[in-house]
Amino acid sequence: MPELPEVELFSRYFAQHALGQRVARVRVLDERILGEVRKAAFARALTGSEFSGVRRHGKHLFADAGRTWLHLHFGMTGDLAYYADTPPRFARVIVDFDNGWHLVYEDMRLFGVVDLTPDPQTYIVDHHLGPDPLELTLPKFRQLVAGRRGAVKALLMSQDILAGIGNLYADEILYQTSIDPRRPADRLSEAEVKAVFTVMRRILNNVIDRKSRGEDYPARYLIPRREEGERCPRCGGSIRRTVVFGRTTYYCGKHQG
DNA sequence: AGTACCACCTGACGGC
DNA sequence: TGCCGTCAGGTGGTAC
Repeated sequence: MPELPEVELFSRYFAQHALGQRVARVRVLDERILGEVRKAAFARALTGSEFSGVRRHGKHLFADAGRTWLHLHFGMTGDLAYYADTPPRFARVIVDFDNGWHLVYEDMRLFGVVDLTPDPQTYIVDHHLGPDPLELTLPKFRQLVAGRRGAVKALLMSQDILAGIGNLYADEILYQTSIDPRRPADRLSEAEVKAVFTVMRRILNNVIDRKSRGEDYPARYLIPRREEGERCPRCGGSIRRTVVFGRTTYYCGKHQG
């Protein structure tokens, strides 16, 4: 489930392996992964170009290819791999570089998107993406929350309000701030809004740091305990399961009341 | 404004 | 053994 932290790692991975290399050839193995662009136009636009920079906004990754930008979204099972010999099982698009190596976009469930866009800002505006949580200030976050009568979990997950948080991290943020996911956003106290802002950014940065070092989630996180009846590592309560905003939601029945 | 529900897709898993 | 239903999750569209 690639959310903001995972896409940030993809972005670093892309930069590490692809920047400065010339694209010799592009192979689209499954056209269903393409967005607006057609196969031939996609290959034509990238062949011969060189990726000069990478940008991430929320769960979206953009790579500067000169005349156009490559746009990647990872859906639920999307991934990148840089390899020399054997492509992964669910390879959908393969970029062959001059040096003989390959960068592959793989996606078992095909919920992701590979596309071209004039530039990141155009895409962000056209698709009504909200601000990235890591480029946000507390006053701006307060403005986003003000007047929102829906569930706080729905707000965190709505990409047009805030871009980058998905189901898992929304639950994690509310778990760590002891807030019931069904609470209306505009009924949170000022202190709670501040806590959500602070904890949200701490979790995202912490997970990016840990995963970039190959470490797991901390033992006190909810994420490794997404199962009904699990013990809450914070208070010993029982982990419950429900549906909020159409998504399976886990929370501690004791300290998130 | 906010939410419910479906579709997209495929592998894992439990039940029989 | 193997079939079937269900679930997982991001997004986008439609209906209310």
